[in-house]
Amino acid sequence: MARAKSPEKWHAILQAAVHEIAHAGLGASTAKIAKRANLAEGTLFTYFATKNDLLNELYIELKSEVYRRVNANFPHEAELRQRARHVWTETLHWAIEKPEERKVSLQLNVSDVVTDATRERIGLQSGAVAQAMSELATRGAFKDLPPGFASSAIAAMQEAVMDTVARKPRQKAMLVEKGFEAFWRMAK
Amino acid sequence: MARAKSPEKWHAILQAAVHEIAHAGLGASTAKIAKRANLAEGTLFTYFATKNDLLNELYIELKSEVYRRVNANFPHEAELRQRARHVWTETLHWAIEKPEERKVSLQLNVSDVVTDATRERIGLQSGAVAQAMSELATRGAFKDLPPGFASSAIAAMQEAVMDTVARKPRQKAMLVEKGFEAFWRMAK
Amino acid sequence: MARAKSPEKWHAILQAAVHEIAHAGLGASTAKIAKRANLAEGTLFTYFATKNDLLNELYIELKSEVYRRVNANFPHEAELRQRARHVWTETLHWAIEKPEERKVSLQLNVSDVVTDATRERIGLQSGAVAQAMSELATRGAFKDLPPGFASSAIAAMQEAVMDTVARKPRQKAMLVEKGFEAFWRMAK
Amino acid sequence: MARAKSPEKWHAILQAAVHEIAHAGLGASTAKIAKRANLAEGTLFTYFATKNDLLNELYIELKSEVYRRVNANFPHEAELRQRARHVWTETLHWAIEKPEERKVSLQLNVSDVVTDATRERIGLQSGAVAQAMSELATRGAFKDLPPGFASSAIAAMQEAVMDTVARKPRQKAMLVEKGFEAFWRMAK
DNA sequence: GATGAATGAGGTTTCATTCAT
DNA sequence: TATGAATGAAACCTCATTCAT
Repeated sequence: MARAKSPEKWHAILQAAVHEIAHAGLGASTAKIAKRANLAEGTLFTYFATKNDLLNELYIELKSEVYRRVNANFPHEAELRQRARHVWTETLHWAIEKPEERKVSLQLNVSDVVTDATRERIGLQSGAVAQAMSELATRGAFKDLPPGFASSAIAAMQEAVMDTVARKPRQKAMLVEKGFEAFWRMAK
Repeated sequence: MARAKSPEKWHAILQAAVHEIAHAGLGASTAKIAKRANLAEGTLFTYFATKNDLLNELYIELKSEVYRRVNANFPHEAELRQRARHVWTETLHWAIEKPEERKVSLQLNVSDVVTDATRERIGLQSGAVAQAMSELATRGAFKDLPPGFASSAIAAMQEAVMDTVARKPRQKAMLVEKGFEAFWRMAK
Repeated sequence: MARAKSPEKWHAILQAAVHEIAHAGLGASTAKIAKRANLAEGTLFTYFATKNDLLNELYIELKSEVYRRVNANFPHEAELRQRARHVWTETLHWAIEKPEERKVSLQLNVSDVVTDATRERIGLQSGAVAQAMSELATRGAFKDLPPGFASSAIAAMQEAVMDTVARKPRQKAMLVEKGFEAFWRMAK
Repeated sequence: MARAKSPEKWHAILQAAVHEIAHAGLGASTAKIAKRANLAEGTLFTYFATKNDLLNELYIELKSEVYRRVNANFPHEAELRQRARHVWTETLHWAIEKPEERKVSLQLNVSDVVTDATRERIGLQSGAVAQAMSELATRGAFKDLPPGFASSAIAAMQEAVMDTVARKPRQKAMLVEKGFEAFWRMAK
């Protein structure tokens, strides 16, 4: 089975899943997902053996999307501040432009459906981001904390920005900007 | 009166709900919750009219628990840094000591089951915390950002600490301590 | 138990049952009936051992109400046409004035909850009506048909009138009048 | 297509519903209906989205059955008496041959589950019957009464006959015959 | 490969009735 | 006697998954 014939249908299912889950939670039914993807109920299962598989692949896809975006135009040669800024900006723009995707990503993240294997597969894609994060981890306040904390911290502060953007969408650009300045104080 | 609606059972249901939801997600069945609370399936509904009501009351209860803890021994007269530190420490200790509660609180927060009315009721309990947060909002990096951002930021940074504690439970005390130092750089 | 202390409560229950059943069908819950009667759920069962008992007693009560009304001012000495007319008019007025009662009476009648014992007890109250009906049975078109048919026929024709009154409430008086004329053609 | 939704199963469900409702009232459970139709509980809902839908379609089906029977061999060219007699006889034979169907039809009729939309759909099928009824409405005792009364009256008198047939099944043929004679006195 | 009917376990909620208070 | 919390069976309906077509 695995990845059957049509990649369009495969994507259509994931896209439909995003929409349904954003509106109905992880309990969204495979039937509705299939219907929104213009497929028959059963067809979904020729692309994903179980709902859990679908959910895991969806999580990977969402994370990959972000990594693809961050990795494109990544300023590999720039100094750390600029690289961190790039990660910050691209990730936030993705989240702001695709609120459903972000919401689903969050729900999957706190749920137990995402397996360790899935998390590992995602880790592999981190590429240049991981490199920047590990440099960050040696600086400023982060050097007193375990490796990994810097990475959690940047994600966390992005959450704070997104929460605020949700309440003040007009100030989006400023929030992304000043948010980074706040974050950078920890790394300086 | 026939038999007073027992507060113990009310608590037993919420406690059972925490356990079940922590392990099975928000889809945890009312039947299992009731059973774990040593009650008949139907009895649950004499305490909470619907599952949604139960979930909302649970969210309020979890948040109240944190606020109660923070408000106890709150150093009202101390300077801001110390008050922020109190909020930080007490909240984190709660989350670390009660990982199931924390997990459920997160899941409820991301889901759509929590109504605006519920969020309002919770807001009312913020008390001295809200005061400290609004002072924070005028300082350091936060003064360039909208009110509310400081509050989101402290919560977000706590998340980062909790994530790290989950991976390195032994270093708990240090992580709470150094984590605050990192956070405080933004407010200084 | 049978007829416990307060006759007012006994009546309140039946009245409440009429209202609830008229709106929700025979599936109306004993809890709602009790509440509408301003009683606790359990109290209902000190007046009626089971829901079925309540329903049967209700049916008897509704039928008795009609008989009481018909028997009051019954023109015992008048000739048959006038006595039949009395039955016709009084029954119809009851049904028109108390549409909920009528509706419930109908529902109980087609359902299986009314026992034979109940139907017998009702038969005993027919009094002067039964006498008139059996006289009717020997006349006109009815004399070629079994005894009992005249009685069914008058009830049936009343149904026809009520249906029509429901659609043209303004013409109530005329419908009762002309309806009887139509019926009487069969008996003449 | 995967598997066509089988008309046999559709009918089997309605048939099973008739049986269950005749014996247990409108409260008859969908589970028992499905089981009697030799289907899994869930399958019923691929044919009828809700129990209410099932009930409404059942009502339509029962009424259609009668209309189909009446319309077959309808003596369109005959004079009114004969056409009325045809309606009378065919309807009564249906009711006598299918007592369960008749009982269910009655229960549905008195209940509130039948929607206006359903009643409209049924009205469309009345065909030649409606024509005969409206002719009837201009004659004898009926001409003093609103249109619609004649129709209610014939239905009502049929009820009277059915009641009597239920008590004296042996005299069925005679009751149908003489019953019509009684009815016709009103129309003459 | 694609379809959607079929399945039956399981979900939430209702309800008549019991019984401790 | 009156109360209403407690009960658990049963109600309606949903759903992931299978499989005949």
